[in-house]
Amino acid sequence: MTAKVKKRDAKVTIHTVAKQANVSIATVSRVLSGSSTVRKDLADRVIAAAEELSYVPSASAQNLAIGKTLTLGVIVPDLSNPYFPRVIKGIEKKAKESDYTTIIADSEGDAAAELSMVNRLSSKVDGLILISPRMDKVDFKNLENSKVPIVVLNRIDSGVGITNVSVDNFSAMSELCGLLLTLGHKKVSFLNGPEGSWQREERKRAISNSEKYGLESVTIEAGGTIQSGYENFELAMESKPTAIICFNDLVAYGVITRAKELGIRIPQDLSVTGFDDIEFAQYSSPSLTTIQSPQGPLGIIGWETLFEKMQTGNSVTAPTIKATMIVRESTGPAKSQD
Amino acid sequence: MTAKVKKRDAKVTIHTVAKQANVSIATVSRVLSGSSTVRKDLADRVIAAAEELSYVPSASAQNLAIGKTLTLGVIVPDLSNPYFPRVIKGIEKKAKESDYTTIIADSEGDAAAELSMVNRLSSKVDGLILISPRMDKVDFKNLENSKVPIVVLNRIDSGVGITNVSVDNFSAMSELCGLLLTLGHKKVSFLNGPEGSWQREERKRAISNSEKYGLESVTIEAGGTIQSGYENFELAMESKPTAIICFNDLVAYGVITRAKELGIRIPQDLSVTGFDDIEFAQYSSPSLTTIQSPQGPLGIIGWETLFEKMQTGNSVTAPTIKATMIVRESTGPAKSQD
DNA sequence: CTGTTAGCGCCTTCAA
DNA sequence: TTGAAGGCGCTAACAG
Repeated sequence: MTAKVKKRDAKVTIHTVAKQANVSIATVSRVLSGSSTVRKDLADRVIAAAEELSYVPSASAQNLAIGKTLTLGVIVPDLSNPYFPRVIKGIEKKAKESDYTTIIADSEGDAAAELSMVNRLSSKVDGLILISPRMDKVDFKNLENSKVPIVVLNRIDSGVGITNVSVDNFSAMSELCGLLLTLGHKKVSFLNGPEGSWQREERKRAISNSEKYGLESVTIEAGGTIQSGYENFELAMESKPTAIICFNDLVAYGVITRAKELGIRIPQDLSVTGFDDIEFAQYSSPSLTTIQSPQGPLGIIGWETLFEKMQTGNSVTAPTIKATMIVRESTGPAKSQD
Repeated sequence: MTAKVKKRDAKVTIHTVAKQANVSIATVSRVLSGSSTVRKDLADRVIAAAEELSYVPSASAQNLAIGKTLTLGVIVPDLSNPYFPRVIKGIEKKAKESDYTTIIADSEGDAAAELSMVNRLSSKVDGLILISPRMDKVDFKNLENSKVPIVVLNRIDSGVGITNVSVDNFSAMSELCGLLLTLGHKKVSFLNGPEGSWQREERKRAISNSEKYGLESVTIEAGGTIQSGYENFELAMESKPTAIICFNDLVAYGVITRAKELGIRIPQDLSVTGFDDIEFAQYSSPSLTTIQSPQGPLGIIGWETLFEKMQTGNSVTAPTIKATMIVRESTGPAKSQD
């Protein structure tokens, strides 16, 4: 009621509250953490005092005492690509349930930055999730010696024993190639993604593998952004493909935009495919044939795997996540050779 | 050299390092933090020992000792809207320069969640940035009593003294209305954004204010997503407007998609405008007339303002940020009444 | 059920 | 320069 408004409210600690409530600091701790039962009236006094003083326990002190930070770190290559925020949302949603808070660091696709972020974060978190890390294999393997538990999303290197959760890019891309073959496409261009990305290798591998079924392909180094699709479109058309397979939806979006500008009709003149199934994919015109790569679930499973590892030390590698092909309007029968 | 690989490497603390280097923990601390000069050979021993033990100082302990967390918190309404990641990138980029790390929390636009996140985070951070908070005015005003410095981005409530950095939505939207008037549009529909958003009110205010210049408008409650634009398109068309002003680019994107499906040509039959200028705006077809609302700079200035506040306690409210109209293809002369 | 006390790991005076 | 020692604020035995 008569909440005295202190002018100079220096830091109020557990002692301040204890004094005000006329109990010991242990009792305050117990009440506030609910770790142990406390007589009703004492508890009430503590709560009232804490309220009145608007006491906020110091996380640092708590962390130091319990030996955990209740924080996890996530490192992504690019927060601007809508794919990643979706994964992060999945992570945060689940992590919050265990009172975990999330530090997010954007490496801007820079391998060196990635590494330094791992180091900077390791002291502030109980665990780390790296999404599609771009660092080279040596550094990647070194992560095995990390003090904090690490889980990697969407990267698998042979001989590297880091726990990972990944989407089956190869099968999905193979399926996409199958679709194109069925539609009569024999000659395609592949706009490949950012260097260092595992997914890039997997997708490419699937395309190369489809050669044996009659899919002739030319690979062009592009990147993972709308702009890279837009700018590399004409290069991709040089080999006169009947379809362009894009590294992801953003690239496909750039391709479609440029194609329209040049008066090339999709899918009548050219088929285009994406990957990821970000929200734009279904709303673009034409809507995009792509691979639905589960983003929320990837984040959720990633967190669960990490959490398990933090608790038990066991690293049960989760089964690979399946990605589903979604056929929309951007693909059609191959244009007959004229 | 002979880095003994310890099997059971329990936690290595500053003591472990001190022992191994045969110095006091104070010396270790001094060397590693570079706070004071230490004799070369001692320093070398410390560094070697730390290296060998792959010692990582506990952030919690450091925080507790120095009374800071070197962490800031950011609360956003929706990480999926590309606008926010861009702002965050601006924040992180600058914050990193001062060795600050960023915790990001997604409130999913939920006012209650926002509030609880403020509380959860306040103990773990030195400062907080709220982006476009949706909480009601009472809760918002209460933030004034927060223990940690807070800076709000894109929200101004009269009578609430929270430091804020905002983009001048009103002027920008007014300019957009001016453009439409110039193009002969007299009757427009406005697809308004999510409830609780300050920007929504500002944009609406600008549109209403343009009434005096002859702009007749109908407001429809939509939201801030592609889907909300897509779904509300037909409702927006009921009043037979010659232009639709959309709350943001995402909504505009949904509108354009739906319009195309219905065979309505843009801009010949209908003009459409967005807000924000996310990357898609320039690549969509037609490309989008919109307001370039500086995202990176907003984040940067937001951080600088917060940092200043954390250091000095002063809250110098930064000048409002100007947003620029960008005219592209989605707007054209009003279709003559038939 | 409650209070006392010993750390958690590090920084930082204060003497030496 | 270096080392010893006292906190930082909180949790978790351990007594009572």
